[in-house]
Amino acid sequence: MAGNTSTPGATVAGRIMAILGAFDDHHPRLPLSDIARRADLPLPTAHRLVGELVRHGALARTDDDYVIGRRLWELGLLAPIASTLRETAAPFLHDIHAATRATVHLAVRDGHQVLYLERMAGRDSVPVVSSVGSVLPLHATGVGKVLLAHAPDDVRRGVLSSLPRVTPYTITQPGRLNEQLKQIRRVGYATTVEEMSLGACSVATPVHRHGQVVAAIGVVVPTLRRDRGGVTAALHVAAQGISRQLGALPPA
Amino acid sequence: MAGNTSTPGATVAGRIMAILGAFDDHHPRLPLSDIARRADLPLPTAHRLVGELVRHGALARTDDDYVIGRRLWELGLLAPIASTLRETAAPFLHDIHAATRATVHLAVRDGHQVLYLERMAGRDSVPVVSSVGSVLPLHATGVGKVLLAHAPDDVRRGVLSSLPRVTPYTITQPGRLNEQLKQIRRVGYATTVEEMSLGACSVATPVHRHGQVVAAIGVVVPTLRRDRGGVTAALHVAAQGISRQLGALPPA
DNA sequence: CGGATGCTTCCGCTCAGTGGAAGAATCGGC
DNA sequence: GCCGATTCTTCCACTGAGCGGAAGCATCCG
Repeated sequence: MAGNTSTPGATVAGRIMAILGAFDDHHPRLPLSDIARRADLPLPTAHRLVGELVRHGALARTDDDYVIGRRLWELGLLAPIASTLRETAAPFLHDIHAATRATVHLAVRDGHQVLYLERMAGRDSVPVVSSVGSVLPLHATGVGKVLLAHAPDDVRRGVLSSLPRVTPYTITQPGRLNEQLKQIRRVGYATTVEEMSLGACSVATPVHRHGQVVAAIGVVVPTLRRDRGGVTAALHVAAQGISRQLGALPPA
Repeated sequence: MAGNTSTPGATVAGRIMAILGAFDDHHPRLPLSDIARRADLPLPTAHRLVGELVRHGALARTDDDYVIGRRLWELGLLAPIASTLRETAAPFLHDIHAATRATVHLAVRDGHQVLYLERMAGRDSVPVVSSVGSVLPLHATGVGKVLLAHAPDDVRRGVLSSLPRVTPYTITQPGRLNEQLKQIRRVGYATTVEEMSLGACSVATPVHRHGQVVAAIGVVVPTLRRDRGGVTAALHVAAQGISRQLGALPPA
């Protein structure tokens, strides 16, 4: 930046990212004044930078508002967090979905939370709260428990020190969850029973790469009382297939 | 930008977008010197801006290279080009894929080309050249023909004035293709027979929103000689479902 | 029509940004 | 291990891109 600023030290890059950061799930479309307010920038500054971002395709103009532009979508597709795992896993996930008609997830651990990389659902699948790019608690989701079971000790300790209740069935006692995590490591899969969302149960298994658990895949079903073995087997087969292909890729 | 520049008039925003533009499908990971070269920036400038982009999560550092960061992936998910159509269509597309096991596409017209918004393939689906975010010729793909059939006259004229051959079966005569487009508008679906890719045929139908064709969905199959009616019916049902839900959304 | 709201433009000022040069770090061949 | 090549990191005098309050314009709505 150059002179006459109200925020000395702020950079253009920082301002640009603040403008882009004004957009989120709840605010996918924004008028200029809202962008300026949410990015904490004076209106003419926001106006100038937004105009430039539009010219570069990073933002787009609609009738009344601004939205994230196609260029960012294209660039985002290149992010390894999205591309490698998702591309490798997608065909397997599609197969699981085709076989079970259930919602299928691919997720990674993001600090103390689950980050969903992919989600596939048909119209008759159980409604779930996850969406691609969203995060949920590790301890209350199937994929989250898998990732927690295989997380470093300090991460596990941090998560176990605070287990917020989501539904009346959410596990909030550290000892009880820790026993489950041991079981998960032993039997190779995790389950939840309405711990994240009423009416939704899940089964999940780990995905390995070069001997490390790098992701988890899971399905959401209305109940675990039927066909649990079939779902679990399908997940294992898919996880093994994904793991095999990931292992064949050069180290990251 | 400020003094001492080798490119007077260049802005920081433009340089940032040039840096991000250094990445593409063929170069998803790049060392600093390659980024600088591809973005046409001096090394120290690139180094400084890349460092800042990494701090903001727009780029990420791997062992040896830089990659697009998670923040851009998250932002890209918010782009309407990706979110509204894809989210509405995804469950229907999953259903088609589950029923047919074929590769399923969602695409829009992008000027004189097809832009693929979504693609679902199982491991036993016919190999296709498309990928999410990629563009292909309108005249040689099923979804492309649908979009071309419903495109404005000037667009159609522009496309028909140059029909590059992709395979020996690609239609390169404007008159012949135009007859097909009329047929497509009449019967409500399009087909291709190895016009884009040998061994791959496709069926596609339009998706409407508020009376306008805004997208196309299609499947890729090894041959049209079997079950063409079943695939076409499934596509129509899905397209109607998607169109109905799109029509229920507020005007964009 | 008039007030409220949202936006667009202006331009003197200035500090964030610049990049050649130098130095450091890493790599690979011998 | 040495040395040359390659890649990267740092420095800082210089300067022009960026700034934003104020003014003006556009639109909306009662």
